[in-house]
Amino acid sequence: MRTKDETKAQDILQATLDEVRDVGLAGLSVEAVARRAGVATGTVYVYFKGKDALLDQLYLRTKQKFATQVLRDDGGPIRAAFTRMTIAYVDYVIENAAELVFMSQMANSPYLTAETREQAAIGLRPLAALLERGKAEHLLKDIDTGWMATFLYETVKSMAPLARGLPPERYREFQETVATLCWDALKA
Amino acid sequence: MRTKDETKAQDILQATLDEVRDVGLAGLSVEAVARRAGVATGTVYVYFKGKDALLDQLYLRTKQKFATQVLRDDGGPIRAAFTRMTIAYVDYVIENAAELVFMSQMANSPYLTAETREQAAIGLRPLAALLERGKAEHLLKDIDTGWMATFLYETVKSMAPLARGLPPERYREFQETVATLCWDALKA
Amino acid sequence: MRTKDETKAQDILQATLDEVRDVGLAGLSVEAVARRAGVATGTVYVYFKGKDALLDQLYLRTKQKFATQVLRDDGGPIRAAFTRMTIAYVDYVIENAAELVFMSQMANSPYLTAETREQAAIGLRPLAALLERGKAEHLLKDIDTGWMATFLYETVKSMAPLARGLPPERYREFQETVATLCWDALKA
Amino acid sequence: MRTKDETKAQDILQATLDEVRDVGLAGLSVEAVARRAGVATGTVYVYFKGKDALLDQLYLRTKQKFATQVLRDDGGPIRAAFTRMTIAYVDYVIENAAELVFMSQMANSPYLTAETREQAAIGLRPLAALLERGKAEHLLKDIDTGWMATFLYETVKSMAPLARGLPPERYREFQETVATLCWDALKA
DNA sequence: TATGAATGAGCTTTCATTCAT
DNA sequence: TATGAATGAAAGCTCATTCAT
Repeated sequence: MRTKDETKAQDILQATLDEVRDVGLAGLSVEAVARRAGVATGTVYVYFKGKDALLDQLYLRTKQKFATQVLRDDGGPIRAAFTRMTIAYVDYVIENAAELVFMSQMANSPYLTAETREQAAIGLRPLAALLERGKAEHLLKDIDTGWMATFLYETVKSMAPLARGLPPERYREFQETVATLCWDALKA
Repeated sequence: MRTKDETKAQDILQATLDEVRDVGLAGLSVEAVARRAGVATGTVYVYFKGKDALLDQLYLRTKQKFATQVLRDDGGPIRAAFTRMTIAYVDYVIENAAELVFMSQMANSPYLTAETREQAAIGLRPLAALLERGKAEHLLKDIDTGWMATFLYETVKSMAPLARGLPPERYREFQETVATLCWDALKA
Repeated sequence: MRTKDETKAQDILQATLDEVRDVGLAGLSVEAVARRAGVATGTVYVYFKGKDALLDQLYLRTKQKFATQVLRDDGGPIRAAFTRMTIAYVDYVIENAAELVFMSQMANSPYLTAETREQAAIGLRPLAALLERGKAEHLLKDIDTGWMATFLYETVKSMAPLARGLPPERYREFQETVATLCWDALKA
Repeated sequence: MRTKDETKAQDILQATLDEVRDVGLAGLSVEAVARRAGVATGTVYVYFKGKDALLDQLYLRTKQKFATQVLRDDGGPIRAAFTRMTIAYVDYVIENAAELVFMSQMANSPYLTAETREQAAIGLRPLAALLERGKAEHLLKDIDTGWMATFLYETVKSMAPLARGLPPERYREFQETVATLCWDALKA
C-alpha cells in the first residue's frame, strides 16, 4: 500500500497559497489547487477534510511560520533586537508575498474560525515580550503593550511591499528607514 | 415609465458593504445583496453591469468618500493638521467598519481593476501634499514622500480597530497616542 | 416577470417518478430528472428545496393521491364496498406502476422523514373505518383493525403486479380472485 | 501467502446487510461496508468483483437462505405444513430484519440482474409444490398456483413486521392470526 | 424600470475502483 | 492476500446572469 506522503500535503498547501495570490480567495477552487499541486481533486480530500479545513490549517501554519521566522527576541540589547526584527520582517514579506496576500484575504473571511484566530494570536507573544522589556528599561514609551505590538506588526507589514523591486542599496535603505520610523515612534 | 432611482443604487451599494462585512467577499452573492437592499435580483443589473462592476464602483466611491472626509489638508500648521487628520481617521474607521473590511478584502482580490487602483491612489494626494509641506518646513524627516504617506495611511488604518469598544476617555487617549506615535515616527 | 408555473412542478414530480421506475432510487440523479422534465437543473431547485425535499414531497403526494382514489368507503354494504375497493386498487396499481415502484423504494430509504411517514399513514384511515364497520356488523373477524388494514393494503399491492399483461377477461378474473381471497381471509 | 478467507467474505456480506438496513441502498458506500466489516476498502474487491456483484451475490444468498429456512414442505398434512411455514416465516422476518429490508430495496433496483431474479424465483418452488398438493387434495381453492404463491409469500412478508416488539403471548397470537387469515383465504 | 423565474456553468464533495506496496 | 492512498468521474447544489412579463 502507498503510505501517506507529507510532501503531498505540503504541495497542496503551497498550491493553495499560489492560487490565492493569483485569483484571490473568492476565486479559489479546489480543482485548481489540485491541478497546481499535481494531484487529483480527490487527493486534496485525503489530506484535508474540506476546503474550509484546508484554508484554516494553512492560515495557522502560515502565521506560525511567520512568527517563528520573524518575531524572535534573542535577548540582546533592545534597539538591536528591534532593528533585527524589523529587517527580518521586511525580508519575510518580500520573500513570501503569497503568504501575505493569503493572510490579508483570510483576515475578514468566513473561512476563519474563532479558535484559529486565537491560536494565531499566540505567535505575537514574543513581540509583546520584547516591548515589555523595552518598557521596563525605560527605552520605550509607557503605553499599552497591545497597542504598540499592533503598531509594529501592522506598520511593517503594510510598508514592506514598497520594497518590492527596489535595487539592493535602496532596499537596504528602505529597511533602515522602516526600522527608524518604528523606533522613533515607540522610543521614550 | 419609472425613472432610474438613485436611492436604489445607494441601497444596493450599502447592502453590498454590509454583506461583505458579514460574510466576506468570498461569501458574497448578488441575490443576498438584492434581498438586503430590498430589491429584486434583476434590479441590481439595471443599476450595475454585473457583480464585478458593482464591486469596482463601490471600491472607488468608498475610497473617494474616505479621502474627502479624512485626507484633507486645511493649510494650517503642520503639526495641527497632522493631528487633526489622524484623529479624523480613527473616527472614520470606527464609524465605517464595513467600509474598511470591504476595502481590505478588495485590496488583493482579482475584482479590482488596475485602472480603479490608480484612480483610488489619486485620493492620497492631499496626504502627500501635507507631507511635502512638512518636509519643506524641515519639520518632517527627509525621506521618500510615498513611503511616508504609506506609513501614515496604513498605520492609522491598522491601529484604529483597537479603539472599538473603548470608553470615551480611553478612546480620546487612544487617538492621541496614535497621533503621537505617527508624529514621532515622521518628525525630523 | 415570469410567474411560477405549477405545471412545471408537476412535470418535475412526474419525471422523478419515471426516473425512479427506470433506474431506481439509488440511480436517481437530479440532472436526469431535470432533463426528463424538460427544464434546467437549477429549475428543480426553484420548485424544491433539494433532492430530499423533492422525494419527500413526491412520496406524500403519491400516497395521498392513492388514498383519495382507492381507499374510499362509500358507505354501502360492506361486501360491495370491500370488493369495489379491491378492484379499484388493482386498477390503480396497473395504471400507476411507476408510483408503486417509487413508494416501495422509498419505504426503507433514508430519504423518508418520520413526519412524512406519519402524514402518509393518515390516508389509511378510511380503510380502517370500513373494517371497523364490518367488525361492528359481525361480518368480519374480530381481530386487530391495524392488522387487518395492513393485510388488505399490502396483499392487494403485492398481488396486483401479477395482473400486468393479462388479457381483459383474465384481468377481470384476477381482480375477482384477489377480492375473494381477501374477503375469505377477513370474513367472520 | 495468506489464502482467501471465507470468513472475510461473510463479514463483508453481513456488513452490507447491516449498512443497507441503516442507510438504505441509496446511501450505501463500499468504504462504509469495508469499515463495518473490519477490512480495508481494497479487500472488498479481492472477494467481490465490484459493488454490483457484491449486491447481486448477497441478494441470491439471502433469498436462498430464506427459502431453505422457511419455504420447506415436510410432506405432512397440508394444513399443518401450511401453518408451520407461516409461523416460521414470521419468525424469520423478525429475526432477520436487515435481510428483509435489503431484499425489498433490491427488488426494484437496477442492481438486480435478470438472471439473478430468475435464480431467486427457484426458491419459491417448494411453496408452489405445497400449494399444488393442497389443490390436488381439494383442500385449497382451484386458482392459479402462481397467484396463490405470490399471495402467501407477499402477505406474510408484509404483515410480519407488525409483530415487532409484541410481548410473547401477543406474538404467538399474531402468528396464529396470520396463519388463519392466509388459510381462510386459500382454503377451498 | 422592475421583477423573479429560469438557466447552465461551475463549484465542493463523494465514492467506486485501481494500484503501489 | 491485504492495505489504504490515489484517482477522476459523477453527484448535489449554488449563483451570476438573462429574459419573459
